[in-house]
Amino acid sequence: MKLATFNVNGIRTRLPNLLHWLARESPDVVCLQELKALDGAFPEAELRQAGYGAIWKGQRSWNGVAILVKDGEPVEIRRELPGDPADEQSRYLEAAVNGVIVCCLYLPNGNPQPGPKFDYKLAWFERFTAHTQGLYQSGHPVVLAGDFNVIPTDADVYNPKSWQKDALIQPESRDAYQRLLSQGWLDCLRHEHPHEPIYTFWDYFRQHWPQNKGLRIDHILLNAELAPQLEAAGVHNWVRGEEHASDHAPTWIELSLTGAKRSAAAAATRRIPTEAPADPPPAAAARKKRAPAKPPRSKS
DNA sequence: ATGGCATATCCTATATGA
Repeated sequence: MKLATFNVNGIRTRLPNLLHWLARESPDVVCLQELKALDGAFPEAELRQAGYGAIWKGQRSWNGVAILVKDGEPVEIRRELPGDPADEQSRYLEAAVNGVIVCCLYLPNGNPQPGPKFDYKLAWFERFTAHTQGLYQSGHPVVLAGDFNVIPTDADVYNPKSWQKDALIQPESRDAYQRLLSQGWLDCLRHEHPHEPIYTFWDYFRQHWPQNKGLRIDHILLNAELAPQLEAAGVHNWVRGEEHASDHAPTWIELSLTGAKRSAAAAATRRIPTEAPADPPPAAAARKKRAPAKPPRSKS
């Protein structure tokens, strides 16, 4: 099962890019952020035509999140992050997909800092971490995927000095991310690529994309139920190079969640949460060798 | 401190993003 997260920066203007990516990479589950559209403007018919069922939570002008499932329908669990009934920003969706709990998030940017927007970012992050504690321990396979608006370490930015005053790199933001990870979550991209620079965002200014001056701010995290199933992770950089591209590229993982594994995952939900899964199916090792996680080369 | 670019809407101007 291939799962991806993609900040589209406006789903209406980006629809051709989104459809092209879906057709070429065929992800099974997709978390989208920054729809920048009201619910009624969500391109439900076009996505269905492309083979994807969807749930979405829009908002005028800003924010907005969605979860897509290829040849299926996400089963909605919640449409808002708990903890603040006064928060009306569309930044969170949670759904069950093939026995996996998929959490799609668009964490606040927080600029300028210091200020009320940065306070909102940190408060949102705290609410999120309070919620994920329960998710982590639920015994269900859980994935957190989205635009976290945090540069976790200096290895995740082309030049830390250029972003020194930015909300994405502040110690408070990084501490919040580390506190989240300390619940046990696996940062898939960094785990699969421990040393090399990986970026998921390149701003529109100063030729940053052609120079590969980017940030790693879109993240996919797994709990202990799902981490053993991680087979590969990466970024579809080619999407950033297309005409009329978003400033983010799709970030993806591949999970060994076949029919047999799905049953194993379902069984895992009935175990005591603190226990490790009994015996990992031997198919995992064999499958790892078989296929490099490259898409079919239909075009260049 | 600002800008560079791109998105949105209350669109010849402004708010937001990262």
